[in-house]
Amino acid sequence: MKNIDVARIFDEIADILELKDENRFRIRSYRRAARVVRDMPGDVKSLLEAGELTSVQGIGSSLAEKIEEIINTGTCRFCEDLKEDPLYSLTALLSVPGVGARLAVKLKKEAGVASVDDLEQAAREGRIRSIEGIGEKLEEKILKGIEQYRRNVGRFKVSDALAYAEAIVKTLGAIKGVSQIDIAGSLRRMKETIGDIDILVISKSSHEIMDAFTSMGNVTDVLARGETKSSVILGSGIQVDLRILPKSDYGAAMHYFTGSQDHNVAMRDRAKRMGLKISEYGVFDVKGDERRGDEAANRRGGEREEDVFKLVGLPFIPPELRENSGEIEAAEKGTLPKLIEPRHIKGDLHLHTDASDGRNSIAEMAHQGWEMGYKYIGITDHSKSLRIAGGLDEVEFGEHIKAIRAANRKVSGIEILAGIEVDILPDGRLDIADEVLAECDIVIAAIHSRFNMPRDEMTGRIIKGISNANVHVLAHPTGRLINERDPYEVDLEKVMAAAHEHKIALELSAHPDRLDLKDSHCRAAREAGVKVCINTDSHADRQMLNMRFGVATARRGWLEPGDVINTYPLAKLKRFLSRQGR
DNA sequence: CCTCGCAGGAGGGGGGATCGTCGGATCCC
Repeated sequence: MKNIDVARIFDEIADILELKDENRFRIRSYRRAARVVRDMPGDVKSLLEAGELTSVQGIGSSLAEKIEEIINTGTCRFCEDLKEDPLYSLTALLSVPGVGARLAVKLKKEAGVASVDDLEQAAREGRIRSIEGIGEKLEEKILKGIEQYRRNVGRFKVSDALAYAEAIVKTLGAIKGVSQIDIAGSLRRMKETIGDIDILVISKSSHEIMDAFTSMGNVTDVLARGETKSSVILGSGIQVDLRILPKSDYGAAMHYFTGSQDHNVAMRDRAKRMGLKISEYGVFDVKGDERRGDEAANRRGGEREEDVFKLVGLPFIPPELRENSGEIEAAEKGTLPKLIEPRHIKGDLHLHTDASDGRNSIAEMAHQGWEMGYKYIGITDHSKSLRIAGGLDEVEFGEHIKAIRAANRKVSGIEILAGIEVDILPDGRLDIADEVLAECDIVIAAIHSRFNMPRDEMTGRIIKGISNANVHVLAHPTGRLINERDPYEVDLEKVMAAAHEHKIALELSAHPDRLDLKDSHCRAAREAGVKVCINTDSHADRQMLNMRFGVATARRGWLEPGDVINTYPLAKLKRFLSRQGR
């Protein structure tokens, strides 16, 4: 039982309780616990074994007991009992946008609906329209909601969401009367997956903007169109919310709509203790017992986002840190990290060429690196056991390394390092001979086979692989593909300890399908004193632009430039890579 | 259900925007 399983059970409990119209705070407790467990960096199991569950915010004795039961038995009595309730079948309906608990219960009572399929059929046959309180429009909305539900399970990758959002910002930003337009929400925080896109605008010409927004070419549905808020669905299935705000409230709104929810709650808490109230409209004085905090006379600020922080005595907290995972405490103590930025990156050390499965030549990759302002790049093609990717053997690598050296002599302004992405075989050996590896400037070790090994074996395999004195970096350390493939089973803590011992850097693959290490792992690496190397693993020159997603993930993991080896100047990088330096 | 702060019990984040229908449900960070 893993964190995600515990979280799913808690969410399920919350759904059923909601259908039963239970106490809303009880429901919120389960939802909150689900989120906390889902997002926690370590294993909930080890927290349980350490007896520290109840020290987690939002987990008390009752939830801790249930977690223990779930870890030990795979389920919990309370949840199983709830599933006996006739309302249980309705939980699926809650995932249909526009259908909440009230409506779901009504649909069951009045039309015998017990599943999404039932609902669709009943709606098509016009049977729900006759129910009191439901009309033609709601019927249509429900059918649309079902369509959306079917099309769009799971979330969007940050790279996809960002592409849509930036196009919209460009389109709407060009309209006269738009004086400010920004991306907010989880996309601004650069989470690895995005539920929907939030965009905020300052403007006085509401109609024109809403017209432009709702009539964009890729809009397939307009869910809402108001004076200050509109929502649309794009052809890809992603929802975009647009809000128009007065200049005076913009900063407070940016803070509010950037989230995260947990961060906002903690900020409000803090404000409250200081006799203030933070809302999406600004920061207000709360005087005595009167709870009329919104009056203009009580307003303390909110035009700029910085105001919100300043008024509660804090420095600006970068959006990527706003997860209520210690950033407010760090801000208070003045110990916020000085986060890495794209401009700090001096090179990309994991690149493929047409020698194996890449599309471009060595020179073309170098040119792209030069265009991005890099001082160096590393060419690291696949090794022979990855046949499908045209992996090279020892002889071929001998030639390839010569070709890289030759290319390096021809370019100026950028150093091309010769390297290999070498496979770690199932038994932990590397599939290229040590003599060849020793000729390289950089060796990246990677797992590309036998993903289903038991945890202990996989951990041992990786540790043996990176114990080879020729290895500098461990590629995509958990092997996951976002929304596609779970990470393989591995004890990252042990891997980090080994990486620390052998002075190996762990890769943060910036490829938006991977983002591996992920944010919380980066933070753990930093705390373990393990260096990170942010690479794009590009198979074509343009993919090197994915570096931004790696940097964003590193920022979410609290990394500073000094934690990341490819921020080093070339000489320092070479010292890190040289065996003497290690 | 949890947390706080008191030792049993109170209070909990919360209000606005929108839609569709006629007082209310859903959604949002």
